Amino acid sequence: MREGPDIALIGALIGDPARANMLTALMSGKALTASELALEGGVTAQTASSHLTRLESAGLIARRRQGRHSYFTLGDAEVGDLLEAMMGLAAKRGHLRTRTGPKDPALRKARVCYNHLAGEKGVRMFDSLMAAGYLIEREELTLTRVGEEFMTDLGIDLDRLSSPRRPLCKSCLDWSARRSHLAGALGEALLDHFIDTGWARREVGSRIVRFTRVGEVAFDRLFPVAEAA
Amino acid sequence: MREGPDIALIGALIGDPARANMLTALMSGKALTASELALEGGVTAQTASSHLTRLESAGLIARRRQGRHSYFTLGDAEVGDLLEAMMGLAAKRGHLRTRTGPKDPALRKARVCYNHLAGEKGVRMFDSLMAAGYLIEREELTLTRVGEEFMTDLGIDLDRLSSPRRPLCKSCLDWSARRSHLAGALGEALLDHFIDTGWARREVGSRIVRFTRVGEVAFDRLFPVAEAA
DNA sequence: GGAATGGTTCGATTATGATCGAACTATGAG
DNA sequence: CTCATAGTTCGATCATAATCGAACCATTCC
Repeated sequence: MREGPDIALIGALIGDPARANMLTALMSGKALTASELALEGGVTAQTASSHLTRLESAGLIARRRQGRHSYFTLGDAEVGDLLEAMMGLAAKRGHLRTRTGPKDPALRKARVCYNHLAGEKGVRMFDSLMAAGYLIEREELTLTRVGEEFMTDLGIDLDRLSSPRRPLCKSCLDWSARRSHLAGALGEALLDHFIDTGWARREVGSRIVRFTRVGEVAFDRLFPVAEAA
Repeated sequence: MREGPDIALIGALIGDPARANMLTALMSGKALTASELALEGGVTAQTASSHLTRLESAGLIARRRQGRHSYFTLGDAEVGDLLEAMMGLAAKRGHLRTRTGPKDPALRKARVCYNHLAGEKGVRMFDSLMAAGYLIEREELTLTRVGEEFMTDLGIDLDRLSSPRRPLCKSCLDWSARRSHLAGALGEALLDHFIDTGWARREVGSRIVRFTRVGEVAFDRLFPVAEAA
């Protein structure tokens, strides 16, 4: 093993795509479980476990065991600041887009994040719900009265979703768009809804969500987005 | 090849020991040649060349060809700030490497961070400027009216420093003290001023800034710090 | 008490990329 | 022109560490 300054250790930790995705997911500030992070990182649970152990022992993340779950958060605010700074640099020099495989555009457009919709479509839905006043962000993300009506009209049974353990609404940071999208029981129910109605279907063996022609039109009409005035 | 967010690219670049050593060497602010950097990185010229090309194309360093030499510097001040922040994190969780050589106390006391003053002296100056009301932190760090007077009295030409692209004042996190110090055009000008007036000089081949006896006294008088009441 | 689920450990495989030798280009010196 | 030095390119080698299958622990549910 060669000698290197400490920044190499940190850099190498952040430098692995799986770990970088996990860390990015944690930038939302919410605690995530090991399996959620495995999905975010695009790796299996075993692999994720080893990554998480390494990140923890370097202090980049913190682990809190609760029952049979392990919840992870960023180590402290300074870690978040560092990641933010790196994103800033990366964005500035954004001309190095290599390896844009054919899968990429589809993944960026719509994909599954754990069990809910992520990607451009997910962000669009979130923005639209916020703009319409259906969702508001207080301490937690909550569905307003009119929002409840909207969901019920869609055919979503909110009563069945409510659970003392699992939050109805959660925001989740989108790594490709770096914007929030909707997670939680409602986020899951909505994605299921889109699948059930045939607006979209999941591509087997990948995280891609493919919208049908009519599905996309209906989706975009249902979740309008304010154009520049 | 797997998909990863942009921060993974930057992380991976910094994550290699040879490259990390090169970048650390460049933190002195001096331009170094390819072979000097090869030595700093502990690799042969061929290997260094490939590293340098990659760092350049990511914008982390800049290359200036001159005769048969290639001179390299950090891409810009923001890169220096990022490295500084990573060193801070690394130092905090520094269970692996102390190597507190004889150089360390001097480095901790005063050193160059890209182009401005860091270390205890840098932090002291920053605190003093804040306490005196010369600097205030609003959205951005800004120099107040009285602060402008103070700088002008010191002999610093603020007009010459103002630029639409580069912020006059920026705070930069100090890794040894874990406190902010002053970066930006003004930070650079102040360090230059201390060198010009003979209060301090830079040690060759390192980041250490050494204050002369009289320089230190003058500096401490110019930037008083509130003792505990 | 199972059974199911979330998480971790172990071992073997594999892919990435760091590395250097050797050959090549370009600038400068005598 | 010849030689020396600085830097880069190419190709082959090799080490690191990311990955997953499988087995194993721990907690909760029934």
